[in-house]
Amino acid sequence: MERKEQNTDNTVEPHDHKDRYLRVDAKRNNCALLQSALTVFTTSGVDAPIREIAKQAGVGVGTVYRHFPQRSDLILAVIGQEMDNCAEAATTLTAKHAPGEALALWMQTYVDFILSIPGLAAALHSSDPAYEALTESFDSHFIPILESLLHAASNAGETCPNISSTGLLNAASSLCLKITNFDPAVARDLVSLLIDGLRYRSYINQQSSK
Amino acid sequence: MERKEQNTDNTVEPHDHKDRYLRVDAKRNNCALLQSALTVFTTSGVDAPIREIAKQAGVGVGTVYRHFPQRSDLILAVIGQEMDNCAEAATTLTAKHAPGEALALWMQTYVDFILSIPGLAAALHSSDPAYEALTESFDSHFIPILESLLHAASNAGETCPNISSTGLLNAASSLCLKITNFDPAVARDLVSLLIDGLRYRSYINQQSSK
Amino acid sequence: MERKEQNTDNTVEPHDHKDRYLRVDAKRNNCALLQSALTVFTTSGVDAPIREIAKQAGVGVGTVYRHFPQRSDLILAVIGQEMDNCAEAATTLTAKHAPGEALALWMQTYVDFILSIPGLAAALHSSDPAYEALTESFDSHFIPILESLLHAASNAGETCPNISSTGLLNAASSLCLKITNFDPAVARDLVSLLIDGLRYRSYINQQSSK
Amino acid sequence: MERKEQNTDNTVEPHDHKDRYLRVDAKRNNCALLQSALTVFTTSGVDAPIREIAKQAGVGVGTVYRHFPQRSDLILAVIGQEMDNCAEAATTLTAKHAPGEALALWMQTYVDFILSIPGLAAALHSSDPAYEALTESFDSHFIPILESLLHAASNAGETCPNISSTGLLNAASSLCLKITNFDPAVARDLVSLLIDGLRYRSYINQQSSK
DNA sequence: AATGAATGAGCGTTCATTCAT
DNA sequence: TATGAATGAACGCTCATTCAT
Repeated sequence: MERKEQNTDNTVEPHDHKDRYLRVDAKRNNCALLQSALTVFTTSGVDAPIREIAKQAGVGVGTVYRHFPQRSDLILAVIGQEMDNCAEAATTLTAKHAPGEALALWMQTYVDFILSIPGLAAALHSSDPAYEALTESFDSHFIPILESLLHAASNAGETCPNISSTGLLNAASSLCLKITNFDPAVARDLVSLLIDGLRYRSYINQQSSK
Repeated sequence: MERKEQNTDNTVEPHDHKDRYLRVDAKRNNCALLQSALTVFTTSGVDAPIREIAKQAGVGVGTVYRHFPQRSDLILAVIGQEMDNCAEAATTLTAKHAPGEALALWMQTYVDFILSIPGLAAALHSSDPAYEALTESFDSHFIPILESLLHAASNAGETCPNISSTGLLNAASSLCLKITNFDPAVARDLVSLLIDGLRYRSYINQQSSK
Repeated sequence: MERKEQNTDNTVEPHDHKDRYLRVDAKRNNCALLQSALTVFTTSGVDAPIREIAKQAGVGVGTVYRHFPQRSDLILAVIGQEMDNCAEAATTLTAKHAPGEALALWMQTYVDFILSIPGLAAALHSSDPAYEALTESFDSHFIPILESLLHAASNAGETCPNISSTGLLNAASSLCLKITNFDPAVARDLVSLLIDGLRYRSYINQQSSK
Repeated sequence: MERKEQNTDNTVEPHDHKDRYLRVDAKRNNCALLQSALTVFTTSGVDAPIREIAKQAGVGVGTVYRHFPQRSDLILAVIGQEMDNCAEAATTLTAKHAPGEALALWMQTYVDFILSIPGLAAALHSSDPAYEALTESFDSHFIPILESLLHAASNAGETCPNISSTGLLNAASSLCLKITNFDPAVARDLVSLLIDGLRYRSYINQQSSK
């Protein structure tokens, strides 16, 4: 109603009144939302009420739903870049290391990624349908990658062949679940232990087939 | 509601009867409650509404709360026997098998136990305070046992020594968490893979120390 | 907490403190709920928020849901007696009047019943699934009755035979829908007009078959 | 968004072009809006979310509100032509048929019109203020017409005189309300039954006045 | 003039927990 | 001691409406 001022005096900050609207571009708001979501996920878990995320971001719940109709959408938006980085790491590691080592290192990369987002592991193991898309996205992204790494290591005789890549991927995130006295180092070690198990089985198979 | 007193012993004063009767009633309630809780836990998981358990048992919710103020109390009461069985299995297995094999077999026993109660794995990894006592009870029961099995296997040179028993125990239950396309056989295999990892490390250590 | 008074002075009202609890029997509460529901239905329509009904009754929403899981249940409870009265009227009217007249009079009875509960007509024509049970209950109660009345009148040659009893019943409640400047007398007259239409068709049929 | 100006007449000053262009744009928007609204009304009923209509038309919700501040305005704009057609039908029918028949046929025309727009009948009987203007418009359009038809038929002795034209008009739309197992044919028949009722009353009156 | 992002009140519903009886 | 009625906070979600751009 009262917005005709057309302030020509540029020394006064123009974003004085209703500063929420002066920088209303969705992108900025979107960023704030992602920041807030990360904060809230960290604080209250990925199953935090949408209201809490909205409040933290200083927006209405409708805004959150507008940008991210499903909870999974919000999570995926928060971690999208990290997912890509993690996926690309497989290529790099394969190029630089022996197949078994590449496999082991990528699993550590994956674990570090999961651990870097508090509550992500829990979301991946939730039975809530709201997380279905998240799980599916993870599966479609990472299972082929792990499958490929497993084949390479197996073909090189460094690990045993008969292992479910789906199972192994889920195992890795399972081991990242926060519990009392949770220690990330232990989670990492347990994942490497799984790979060592594959190596052991390969060794045993070779022994017995002699 | 209107239960006839099948009293054949008329010599005892009636007040006593009532007392005894009430005690029997309470006991029966308690038993029915545990039975019902097991049924409901099996059907709907350990996070089923208290009301559902009370209804199944034919008692009021207040009765459930009276006997088991915390959900953990109820769960522990229901699975107490199985916990004991699982704990005792360690002794039996140790007596019958080589230390490494005993360790591996007990881990499978533990996994089977966890898997037999839907939602138990999730409860053990829940951050809900209602499950705190449950987690603590599991830790105090099973960590010493696993510690002992690990030491024995390690001393026998069958597995490597440096492993967190707490971490390994949690790993086992983590791998039992239900996910899409969950397959108990895969869970069991992954747990055995962890033990194989310990064997591999022991083998590697022996090789390098030669 | 503070409830030991055990007032022996009966001149003072004993339901002083926490009077909600002193007469906590479900029946009474149930009555209050039904009263409140009727009031709210009258004020805000049968599609009023459950919260509003609960507030009017001075109870929590959970209490409403406990007694009446579906909105239809609440409505049916409010009008149950009137439904029965209306159904029984058919018998009385049939005994005292000629078939055509009985039909006409019962339709008026039905209309008066619908009109006596503000918003009821709207509920019967809502597409909201919450009202499905209500509609079904009405159909199963009244369609057989109307069918019977129609047959009798038709057999007596007072009305024409080919008419949908379902359609006619719905027509009666449709005509009771509140609109601007709604006049109950007009609603009643229109329903009687429908019956007169049946009479006209019967007359025409008789003429043409001569 | 970036539309090329197909300007072949370069003699006219460009500013004018822009003006004209904008007007054309606005007009097209308006037309698209009405088309889309009709589509959405037909698909989802006249109570469809404004957003759905805007989306279908490819415009923002603000544009819809600008052109049609009230939902009634939009509905009336969409069905304006049909309303006129329906009104004009009265003239045609009156010219071609006997008064009673013209009345009956126009009622059928009116019913067909109402039935052609899903949800229209419900809107006409809604207590939502958003539909108030719609109801008023219907009343001011059609009541005089029906009044006239009724008078003519009544004067010709084909129907009885004492009937509320407002009531009868509302009755017709009431009978078009969708219900479970709704059958348009039944709705039409019931409306014709009302007219037959008027005929019956006229006949009875004539008999008794002899 | 057109846009559509933002708002936030409001709804139905669940369920852990309390406490008068 | 047992009961279960009552509570009410909390959640996911929708959508009419506003208004800065």
